[in-house]
Amino acid sequence: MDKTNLNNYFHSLFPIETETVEKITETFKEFTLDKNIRLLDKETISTKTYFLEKGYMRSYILNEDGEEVTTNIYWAPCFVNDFLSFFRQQPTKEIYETLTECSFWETNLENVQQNFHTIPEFREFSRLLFVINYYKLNDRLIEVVSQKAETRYLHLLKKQPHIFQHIPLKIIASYLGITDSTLSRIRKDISKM
Amino acid sequence: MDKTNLNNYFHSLFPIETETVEKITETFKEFTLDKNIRLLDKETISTKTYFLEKGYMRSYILNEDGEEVTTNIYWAPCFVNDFLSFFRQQPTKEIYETLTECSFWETNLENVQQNFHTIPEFREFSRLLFVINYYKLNDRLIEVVSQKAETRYLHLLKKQPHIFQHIPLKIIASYLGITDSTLSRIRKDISKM
DNA sequence: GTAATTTCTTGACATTTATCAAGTATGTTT
DNA sequence: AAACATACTTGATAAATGTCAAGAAATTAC
Repeated sequence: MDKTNLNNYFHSLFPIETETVEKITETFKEFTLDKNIRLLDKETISTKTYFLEKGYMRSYILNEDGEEVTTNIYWAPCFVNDFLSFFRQQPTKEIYETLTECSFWETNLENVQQNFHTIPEFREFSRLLFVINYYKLNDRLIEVVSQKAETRYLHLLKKQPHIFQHIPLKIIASYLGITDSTLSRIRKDISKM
Repeated sequence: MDKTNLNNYFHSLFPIETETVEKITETFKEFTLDKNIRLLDKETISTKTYFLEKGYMRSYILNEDGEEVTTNIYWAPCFVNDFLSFFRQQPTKEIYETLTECSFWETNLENVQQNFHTIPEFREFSRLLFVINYYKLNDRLIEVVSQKAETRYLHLLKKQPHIFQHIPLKIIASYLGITDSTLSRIRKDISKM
């Protein structure tokens, strides 16, 4: 029950008292999942919020042809949430699955609400998480509509090289919005230069 | 100084007392902008949050070639915010510009913070706005990486036909992540069927 | 109302990316 | 170690989308 990593995540984002963090994380419980296990299935309602302490995971949808399209990749340390499902109690569209062995801390909506309305620092933290996640998405969208696949690949390789050590290329390809064949060719072309 | 539309927007999103809404919107001031006027320039820090009461606007970036890439389209009634700039006081990457004559209500960060920490319903509202905006972005990203341009065009035409009456096709094309030539051909192909 | 500007369309052609199928490499299970 | 499954690469070809340039249509400015 060592909450060091969980608590440090709060400290890393903005200035906050140790006692306040400990109060926020009081109700969090730890658990682990093996590789390729679903944290959250589609068409279900998310009842928990998750802090990913260790490992890699992704969210994905199944398109009309039944193919998996990776919508997001998560690596520790970070919070993993289906915001719409958790906060609005609506069914998820996406599937959340581990890509490696993962360890998590979780708490439920009731505790989040309690903290949100009683701990001003937690409100600020919550809003900060939203802002950060919103802008990650925004930046990805801008890249997808304005840059070609090779540029997007090179940018991801430069910014997050570690994911190439832990995640199959076909999943990274789908995250980049291209097929695995195309990614393979891009990598070949680049290696020639 | 008729705040009916502004106040009604709160009521439309979730159950909330009239007095609470009036307290929230107490500090909002009205203003209008002509067509093609910047609400927020790039590389500036947003000091206000805006409610768009009437009209259409967009945000866009300039890519490496100096071409405008429309990142978002807004239509009344809605809140328009550069979240990162407003809440984190960072320079904007995007330009926010009216596409038609627009009327707005604005208030500053100090008032938002005051409301956020003293009015529980406003906190809930703020989080709801984030969730809604996050999922609009998420859905767009999924469309862009998993559907071809024609499908995306048809979907937009079906869901938001009104924007085609108010916004030039070249801007809609850029919002869809394609060139205006391609959009023109897509429209021709569809009209043949 | 005419000129000027902007938007939209279209043709010819180039580039990017996808599809399908086969083969190779790698990893996992027993 | 063999058998199996999964991941990755590659070739041939097709489909989607972009580029550039020109002209038509619509809108705005004077």
